[in-house]
Amino acid sequence: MNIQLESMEPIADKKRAIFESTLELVRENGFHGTPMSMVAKRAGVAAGTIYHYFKSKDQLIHELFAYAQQKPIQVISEENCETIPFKDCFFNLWFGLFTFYTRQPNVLKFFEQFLNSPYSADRPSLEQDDFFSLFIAFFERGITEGKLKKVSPKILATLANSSIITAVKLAGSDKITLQERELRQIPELLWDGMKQAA
Amino acid sequence: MNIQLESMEPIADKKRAIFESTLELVRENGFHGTPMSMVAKRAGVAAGTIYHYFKSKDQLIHELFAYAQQKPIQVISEENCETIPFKDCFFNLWFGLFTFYTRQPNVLKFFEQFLNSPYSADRPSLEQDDFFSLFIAFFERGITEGKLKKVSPKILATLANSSIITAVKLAGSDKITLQERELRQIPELLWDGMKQAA
DNA sequence: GCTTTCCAATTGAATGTTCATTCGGATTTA
DNA sequence: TAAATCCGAATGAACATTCAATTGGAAAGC
Repeated sequence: MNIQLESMEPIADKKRAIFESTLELVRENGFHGTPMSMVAKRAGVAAGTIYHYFKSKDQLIHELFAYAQQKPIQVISEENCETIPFKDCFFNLWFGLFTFYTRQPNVLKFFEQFLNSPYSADRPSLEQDDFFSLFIAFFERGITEGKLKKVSPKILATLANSSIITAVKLAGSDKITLQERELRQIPELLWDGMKQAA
Repeated sequence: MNIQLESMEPIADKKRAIFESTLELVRENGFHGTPMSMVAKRAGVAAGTIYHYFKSKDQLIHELFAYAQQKPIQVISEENCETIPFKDCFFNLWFGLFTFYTRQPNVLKFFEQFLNSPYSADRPSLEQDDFFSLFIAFFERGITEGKLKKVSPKILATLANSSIITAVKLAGSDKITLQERELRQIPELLWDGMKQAA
């Protein structure tokens, strides 16, 4: 319900180019290390043009966060879960997000940088975050169905999320190799911890 | 064994002041947002003095990371575990680190920023990291004793670590309140997932 | 259909600021 | 007094942001 207007009407080409370039550059060089002039060049746009779309670099970063967040929200929304058993749905969701972040390392890296920077100081609480409220609702279903322990769904959601991020980072690190079998153990371990004992 | 020389001989007062000031300022303002001039002022030192101890800002940040990492290493090392049951030791370790990071939010925030920035690009692999190798050794013990599932200890260590970080962030957020009871559920959930089924 | 008007979109050079780093000299230490 | 520390003003580069000028294309007038 709370979708941005922009996701209704297509984002101007230039604006999208600026978003995507910033995403790439922030991964490569961090927030510092990505001057506006570089964003402009990568986006194939003049420096001044950026300021036509965004009041400041600060605002660009904030809007970029909202823009990027639509992507994983999309992933969760597409896992139409109501019809299949909760446990299967859990694994689908876990691997769905795992695959998404693995394929979109820009997005993950940007999130991580953003969320650990002072930029994110004025963000809404978990419950008001579009992404997390979907996630939380999912775990509420598991509890209601008696499949999960009676643990606050915000805790379950946060743990699940961090296990996904952790797994992506592990698998993506060139310092480490993670076997297919090992990868699967991660959500299984989490499931064993969260499931309602029989 | 691989302790830095500096932890043997006391760090010069000024140097420690610079480290601690940077830690504080990076939490407050991020890497950007903490100019050397500000570090100098907070440390009660002239700008030039910093350059007596560190070749550059870059090097300051890198050395600060090594300096800060000694703190949690200390925490792990002090949990003398060999004598008590593995399960108890697991919870001690979990809460030990939880408490440490909760009391030292500067350190946690700095780690998070550092590890997600390009600074950390040239870091050693998990196995070579002093902190993680202690952690990994701990979980190896649990596997050897048959208390834990036969899952790669580096996975167990990484998951445990991220659950701690996640919990600290959750508990520390002023957007959210986490009851004592809820907090305890987190390591319990993790334990249930990791333990060898009876 | 063909001008004319108008405004959003775009440009990139210019501006002013912020900041890391330097360095010549002062001060402390041994 | 020599060496190690320390100082902080000065330097110069990097950067976010501005703005006067240009373009393109859509509506309005003829």
